[in-house]
Amino acid sequence: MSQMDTVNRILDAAEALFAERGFTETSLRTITSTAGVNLAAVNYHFGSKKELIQAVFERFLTPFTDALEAELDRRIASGQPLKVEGLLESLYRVGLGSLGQLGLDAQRFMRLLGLAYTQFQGHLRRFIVSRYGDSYRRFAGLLAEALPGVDPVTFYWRLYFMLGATIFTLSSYDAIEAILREDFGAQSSLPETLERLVPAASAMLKVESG
Amino acid sequence: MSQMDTVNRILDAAEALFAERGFTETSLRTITSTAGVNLAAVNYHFGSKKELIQAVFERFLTPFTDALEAELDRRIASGQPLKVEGLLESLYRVGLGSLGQLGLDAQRFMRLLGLAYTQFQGHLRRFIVSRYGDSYRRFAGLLAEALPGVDPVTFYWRLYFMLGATIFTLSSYDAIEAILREDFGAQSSLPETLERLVPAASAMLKVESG
DNA sequence: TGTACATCAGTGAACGCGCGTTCACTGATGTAC
DNA sequence: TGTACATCAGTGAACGCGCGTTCACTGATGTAC
Repeated sequence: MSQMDTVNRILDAAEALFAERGFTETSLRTITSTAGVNLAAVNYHFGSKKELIQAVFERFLTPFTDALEAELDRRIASGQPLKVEGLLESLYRVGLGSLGQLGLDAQRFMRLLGLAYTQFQGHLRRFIVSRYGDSYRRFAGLLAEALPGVDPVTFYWRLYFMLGATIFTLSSYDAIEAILREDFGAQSSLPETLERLVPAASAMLKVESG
Repeated sequence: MSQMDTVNRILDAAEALFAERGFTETSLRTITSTAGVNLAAVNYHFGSKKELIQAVFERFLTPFTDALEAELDRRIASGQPLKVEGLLESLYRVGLGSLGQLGLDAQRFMRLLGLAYTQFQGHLRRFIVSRYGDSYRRFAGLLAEALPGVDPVTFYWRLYFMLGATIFTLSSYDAIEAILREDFGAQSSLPETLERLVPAASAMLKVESG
């Protein structure tokens, strides 16, 4: 087993287990035994559990933000004015695309993203903001430009409403989908849910207040 | 110190600490030393840490759902047709009202509600669903009736979008409000934010799809 | 009114357990001369 | 080509620590007769 094998096996196991149970609730012993590697290997390769958590996010967020930046460059270069629906579609499509290319599970990642916000890992929030804050602000800026009628403070709150709707729904996707299937016999998929989110979130961002 | 004193001191300390750090990250030693009671008192009065967590939610959710049911009864008795905005306003107003009457912190409670969804406390989710599921379904049913043009599956997804926007925003309220104050010099309050949520969430629920 | 007993809130100390981390060590591979 | 040394991925066992829970006990209050 090469070094990359061990490192990736640890990352794969950690990603799945963190998404399933949370950070504090997942022990290094569970991760290493799931990955089939020695307990000490996490501290050897990553230094600490905190740094392992950050590495799990880095493995996805770096290709994702790179792809998002490239997509935004492409859209701006096309010269056409950016619309709210188009920007949200880009965001979701690039997210699904990056994950697909990496062979990662989209919904699992949304769970992790939700956890990053709601669990109490100050180091993780700091890590994400310092590493990916610029891309986030760029996207938010373009979205604001596409909503000239909405004053900045209102826009800011609605941006969080939208983030909340997205992260919360997608991180509970499995549970929601299961109830829906039981109650309505209706099946759905993650891309389909994102297609529902685009018009709903757009309407929320655009509505005249009052 | 009477028995009720001890029980309430434990609940107060647990509520504040859970909201601040999460359930797993808060030890019984921290709770009992904050409350100024003996370590063994939690197990004596509540049985276990799990039951303490449930008791924290029960203390708020029971008066809240009672008040919500009464408010819905009142609205129905008035004979006027229920509108989306009115229902959301009722929900938020009753929430703030119940908390105020109990002398509890609204935003702290939203954080706890967010945690109940995103942390991995299966027992807590089961407890909440079995105790308060009926009220939730009644409210959702009335909201669906106020949206005759929206098909059931679409409604169901949008209900979660709305829940996500509400819980996510309010549980991060402090952080969002701080950034807003820094960037725009704008102050805001929890009732004000809920007033922003009503039209935004209503627009999301009502929009024509496609 | 007095005595014996029961109840119950609260306590102090200890229990075993699982945790993240450390450390001395192994063995394979690469490098210098 | 051969030898000595360095590097580095990986390992097995142990470390100390904080955790939730338990248990024997105390002391105040209530109840029965």
